[in-house]
Parts: sequence; structure tokens; C-alpha cells
Amino acid sequence: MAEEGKLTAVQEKFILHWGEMGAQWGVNRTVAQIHALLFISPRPLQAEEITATLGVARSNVSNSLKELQGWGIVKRVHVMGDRRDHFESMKDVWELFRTIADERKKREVDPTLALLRECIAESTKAKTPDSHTEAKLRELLSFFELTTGWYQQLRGWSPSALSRLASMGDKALKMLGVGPN
Amino acid sequence: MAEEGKLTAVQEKFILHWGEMGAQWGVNRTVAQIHALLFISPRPLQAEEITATLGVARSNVSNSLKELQGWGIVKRVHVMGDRRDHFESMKDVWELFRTIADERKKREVDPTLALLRECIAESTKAKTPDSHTEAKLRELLSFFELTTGWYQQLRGWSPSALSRLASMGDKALKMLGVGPN
DNA sequence: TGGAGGTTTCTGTGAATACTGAAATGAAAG
DNA sequence: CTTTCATTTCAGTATTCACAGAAACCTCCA
Repeated sequence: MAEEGKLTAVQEKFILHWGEMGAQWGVNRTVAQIHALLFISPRPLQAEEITATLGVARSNVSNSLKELQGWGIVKRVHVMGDRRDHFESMKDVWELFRTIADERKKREVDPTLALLRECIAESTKAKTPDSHTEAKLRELLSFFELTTGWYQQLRGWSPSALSRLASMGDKALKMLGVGPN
Repeated sequence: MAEEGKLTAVQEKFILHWGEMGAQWGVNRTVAQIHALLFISPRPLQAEEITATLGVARSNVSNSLKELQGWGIVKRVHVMGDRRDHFESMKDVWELFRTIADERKKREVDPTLALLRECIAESTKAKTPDSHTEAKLRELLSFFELTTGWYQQLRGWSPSALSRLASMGDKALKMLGVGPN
């Protein structure tokens, strides 16, 4: 339980907040904290350092790192002349969130699309028609199809293109004749 | 524990999936299930019906409904000639997700923006400078500022405008001279 | 003012999840 | 081949979270 005083007040504040944030979005608190630590670290860290800095068990760090690697946002790297594994977070913020979004889409949205299609298919051949449920599920399906299609197009864009687009705002879109109403 | 057989197979499948989905995104499973039920219901339901249909305790339903009302996606309504409260979900899918997004922004993103600004401010006046952490936090802040600004602009748009925009895809954006790179 | 129907709050219990420490496993160096 | 150091797996423990049932609390009506 011996805390290492390595972190500055600012770093600690950020890491704790990031942990809470993760928890809100269904990510384990410790996993999110470790990611925050790696994200602001200027160099790859070894597991033991993480253990000392965050004051959690070594095995917990090991499992959490594995999960982060599963998400594709943390990588194992090797430091010359050191046998131990070191870990680093993806550095670019845009790439980071794109990776997370891709992974959540794959794990959660795609299965939902599949399920909605199944439900609608089953509904059409059911003995008891229930057209109201079917209509609602179709609405949901359309929504997800449209938004994921949109995401697919945007995700390939460079951060700079995205920020240019964002900064153009309403103006750009009026040029296209796609007004707000 | 007596299950009412009110639900069709399709309805049950959808509600269970929606519950799991909610859990993945940090929403209580039962809360999400109740919302799913109300969403596909053609009429407002009273708490007792929900209890019977989902097989959970009355008090659980009461608390979950309160939470859904807190999110602004479920409303209490009254049915003529019936003293009991009835509940209905927001019907329009686009409005529904916009409401959820607004609320998550308010609860989670805005506080994160505030915290990042605080951290950066504190970092500039710290005795020990730590410019690397500060730079990373600035990158995060820029990212959130840009994306939330973008969201603010889009959120006022009608579903039809959004879907028109989405369906135009790359073409539209090339017209603006905002290519992918 | 009492009572009936309905809703919410509260407290204890159960289940799920996160976490630790030890044991087992693996890998490089001698 | 053996020793040493690092990592992972495993099993038990603790903590958090969800839930049920009872009690308390409204509100309308007689």
C-alpha cells in the first residue's frame, strides 16, 4: 500500500479524473488510470513502475495492460539493455479516439445492427404480426445504419481535414444546400 | 418471480440485448431494459405492468423510472380515468439519441473540459514545470473543444438534414475543398 | 378525518466485479 | 542445465453495485 510520490499534483488530478470518466463509460477504473498514466508519460513505462505509481497490485497492472493492448491503444515495447517489458500509449489523440471508436463499433454497434436485422426478419415471419414493434426496430436500424455509414466515411479523414471541416461549421453546409431544416 | 408471458420472442430478444448494451456503456441493465420496453410499447405503461413484464421488484422499477426521467428520455403521463402514473419513452429515435448525447456531454464531457483547463492553468504556474504533461493535456483539450464545438453545430439540425448530409458522403465534402488528406 | 390505492424511501441481502498475494510459468544468462 | 528475474495465472477476499421486500409516505376521496 506504499504510495510512491512520483506524480505531480496535476498528473494525479488528471489520472484520477480519467479513471472516473472511464468508469462512467463502462471501462474499469484502474484500466483507465493506467492508460492515463501512459498517455502523459514521456517514455514507455515498465509494469513495476505503474504498480508503484498507482499503488495497485502487480497482477492487476498486468491484466489491465493486457486489456489495453486488446483495445489496441497500448503497445509493448523493448528498451535496449533492459529485459523487462515496457509499455506505451498511442500518442496521437485523434488516432487514439479513432481506435477506441473503431473497437466499440466492432464490439457493440455491429452486433446491435445484426440483432436488429434478425429481430426484424423474425418479426416479418412471426404468426403474431406485431407491426408496431417491427416499425420501431426498423427506425432504430435506420438510425444505426445511417450513423455508422457516416462514421465510416469520416474515420479515414486526417485530423487536419476534420478540424478544417469542423471550423467551417454551418457555412460549409449551407453551401451544399443542406440547411438545418 | 412469476414471469408474465406478455412479451413476444422478438420483443424479449430486443429488450435483453438493449439491457446488455446499456451495461457496456455504463447504464444499469434494468434501467436500459425498462427503457427498451417503453420504447417499443405502443402506449404508456404503468409501473406495475413493467414489474410484471420484466420480473423485477416494484421498487426497482420506481427507481429506474426516476433515473430515466432524469435523463429526460421518459416522461410521466396520465391516462384519463386512471389514477396511476403511466410512463412513456421519447418516440423519435433521433431526438432520443440527441437527448442522451446532450446529457452525457453535460455530465461527463463538460466537466472534463473544465478539469483539463484547470490542470493546464495549474501546470503553467507550478514550480516544477513538466512541459510534457502540459502539452499532452493541451492536445486533449483541443480535441474535446473541437469535437464538442462540432457537435454543438450539428445537434440543432433536423434528422432529415443530417441524413441528407450523411448520404452525400465524400462527394459533398470534396465540393468544399476539404479532402480526406 | 379516516381509509384505500398508489408511490417512494430505506435497509438488509445477494450477486457481480475488482483486486490482491501466492504459486506457476516462462525466458534470458551464466 | 540451472539459476535468476520477469510475467502470468489462479484462487481467495474484499468492495461495490443491484435488487427485493417492508415500511413510510403521499394524495385523493368519502
